[in-house]
Amino acid sequence: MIPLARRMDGIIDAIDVEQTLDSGQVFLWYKRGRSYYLIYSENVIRIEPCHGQLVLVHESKPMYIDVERLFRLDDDIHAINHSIGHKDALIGEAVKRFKGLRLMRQDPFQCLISFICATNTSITRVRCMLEGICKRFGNKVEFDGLTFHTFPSPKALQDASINDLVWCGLGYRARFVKQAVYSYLDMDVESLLDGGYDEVRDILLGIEGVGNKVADCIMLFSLEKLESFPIDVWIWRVIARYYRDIVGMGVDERVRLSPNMYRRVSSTMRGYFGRYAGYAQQYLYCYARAYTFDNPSIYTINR
DNA sequence: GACCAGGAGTTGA
DNA sequence: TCAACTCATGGT
Repeated sequence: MIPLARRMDGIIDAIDVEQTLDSGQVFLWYKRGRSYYLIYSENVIRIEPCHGQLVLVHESKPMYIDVERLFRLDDDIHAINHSIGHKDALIGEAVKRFKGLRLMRQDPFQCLISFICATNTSITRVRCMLEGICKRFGNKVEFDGLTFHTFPSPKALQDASINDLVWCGLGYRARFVKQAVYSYLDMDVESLLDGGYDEVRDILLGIEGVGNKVADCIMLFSLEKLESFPIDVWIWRVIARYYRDIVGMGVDERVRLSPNMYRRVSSTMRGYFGRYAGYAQQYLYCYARAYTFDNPSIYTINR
């Protein structure tokens, strides 16, 4: 049993595993009974929440994945929540309502492919696409009497034809994924982990199929850039309706974000929330999805 | 049948 | 620099 979010002072904080897995940052997970199974690269990981505080972790392969790293328990969530949660009433409320939410530290390759697939579609369909890729190019694994297919390595996916990927349900994204595999194989992942935000973003933007938003997601969820502030349709609505005066003119949720506008708005939000803006973004994303704007409660929070 | 979904590339002004 | 268009596709 591994304690989740054990602070330096020994206090253990609850993590809501389902809330975290279901927050749109990761797609290949399954709930079976009380257990959660996560496809992490070429591994299947079983996560068992226990009173919201402890998990049991088993893996299908000997390769050890540190659950404390996976759930970013090395982040001081109290300090983070304190630093972002007092910026305004909305983020304060979101932090309060999604107290068990955490960011995860994903495998960069799986994260890259996942968010290229996540353009202009729903989370449900992203899962279908990724499952198709796993079934076609990953390894079949029997684990706990259940059958899983792991995520293929870059080299395993290198041989995929565009037709193969289309068949997996990727549609027009197939050629982007195909190109991205080659790009990734040419990249030095360590330098992406160590590099600064601007530098790494520009490298990622060089991959076909990766724009501002996808680059931000990859950096936030797998490359240690916690200041990344991805803006999807939900976050854009939140900004347009709640942070309009912070971001400034020209903010209209009915208008699509141009790349330049995206950069300006995202940069402003990074400045506003600071080095943990990515956590703020994740809280706001969950809040916006859970309490849709049909629910007027979001309007009643005064800054 | 239109519209939406954790968007991005291309084109033309 | 930006709006308009296109790219697949399942769900509502």
